[in-house]
Amino acid sequence: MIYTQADIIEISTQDFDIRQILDCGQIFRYEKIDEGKYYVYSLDKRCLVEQSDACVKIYSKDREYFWHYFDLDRDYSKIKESLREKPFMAQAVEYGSGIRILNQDRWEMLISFIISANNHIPRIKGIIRRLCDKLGKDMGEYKSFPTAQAMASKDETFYAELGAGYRAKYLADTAKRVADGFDLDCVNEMQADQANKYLCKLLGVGEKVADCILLFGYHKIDVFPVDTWIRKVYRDIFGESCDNKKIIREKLINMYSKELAGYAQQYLFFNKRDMN
DNA sequence: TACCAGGCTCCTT
DNA sequence: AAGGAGCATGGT
Repeated sequence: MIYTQADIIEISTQDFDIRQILDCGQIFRYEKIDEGKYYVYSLDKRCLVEQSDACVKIYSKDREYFWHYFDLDRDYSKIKESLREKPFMAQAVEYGSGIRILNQDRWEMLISFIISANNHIPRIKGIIRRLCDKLGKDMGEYKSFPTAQAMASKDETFYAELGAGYRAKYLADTAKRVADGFDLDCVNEMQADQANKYLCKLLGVGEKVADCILLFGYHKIDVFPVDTWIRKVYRDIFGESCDNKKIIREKLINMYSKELAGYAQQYLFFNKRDMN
C-alpha cells in the first residue's frame, strides 16, 4: 500500500500508547507486526500504526474514520487530571497514561462482546479471527468483519464449529434479529440505563456485555462494566469482596462520577489485568 | 491437571 | 426481585 502525506495522521505520544490502547481489552482485531507497529482493523477498514518514542503515525486510506476511531478530538490530559484526584486512581492513570477509549462499530462490538462472555481474551481473538476469515468480505490483504446479513445466513452449528462454544446459539439468534431490523442506531438517543435494558433484549447480551457495547461502540462514558477483574479491583479498594454486581457497579460509578466512570473503569481494568 | 476467563440463560424461590 | 446451577472451549 502506498500512502501519501494526506493519508497520514501524525500526533505526539502524549496521551497515546498504542500498546496500551490495544491491550486494554476493548478491541480484539489487531496484529502486531513489530515493536510499536500494528495493523488495526475496524469493520471493513484497516490502518497501520507506528509508534516511536516521540511520535505516532497512523497510515490509512480512511483518515477521517480513524481520526474519530482513535478519539483524537478528546483531551485525555484533562480526563486524567480530574481522575488523578479520586481515590485509587493516581497509580492506575499513571500506569495506563496512554489509554484511549476507541470509537468502534456498534455491530462489531455487539458480536465481539457476546463472544467475550466467560472467555479468555486470546481465545476471543481466535474466534473473531476465524469468523472474519470465513464470513468477512475479501478486502485484498485482509478480511472485513462480517455483516449482519452474512452472519444471519449461518446457523448455530456454523458458530459452534468456529469454536464459539455455548455462545454459538446467541450469535446465530442475534445476527438474525439485527439482520431482521433490530435497530442499533436508536441506542444513541437513549440514556445509559435505558440503552442497557434495550440491548439486553438480544440473546447473549447481559448487563456487563451491554455496558461494554455502550462504552466502546457508543462512547457512553457513564457506564461501568463489571467483570472478574473489576471484582478484584473492588476487593482491593474496599478490603472485602462483593458478590452483588449491581452494588459494585453503583458504588464505583458514584466514586468516580458519571462524567468519568467509563474512563476510570478502563484505567482500573488495564492496571489490574496487565500487572497480573 | 485443574482452574479460570471482559457472564449469560434459565429455572427456583 | 434475587440467587444459583449449568454451560463449551482452550489458555496458562
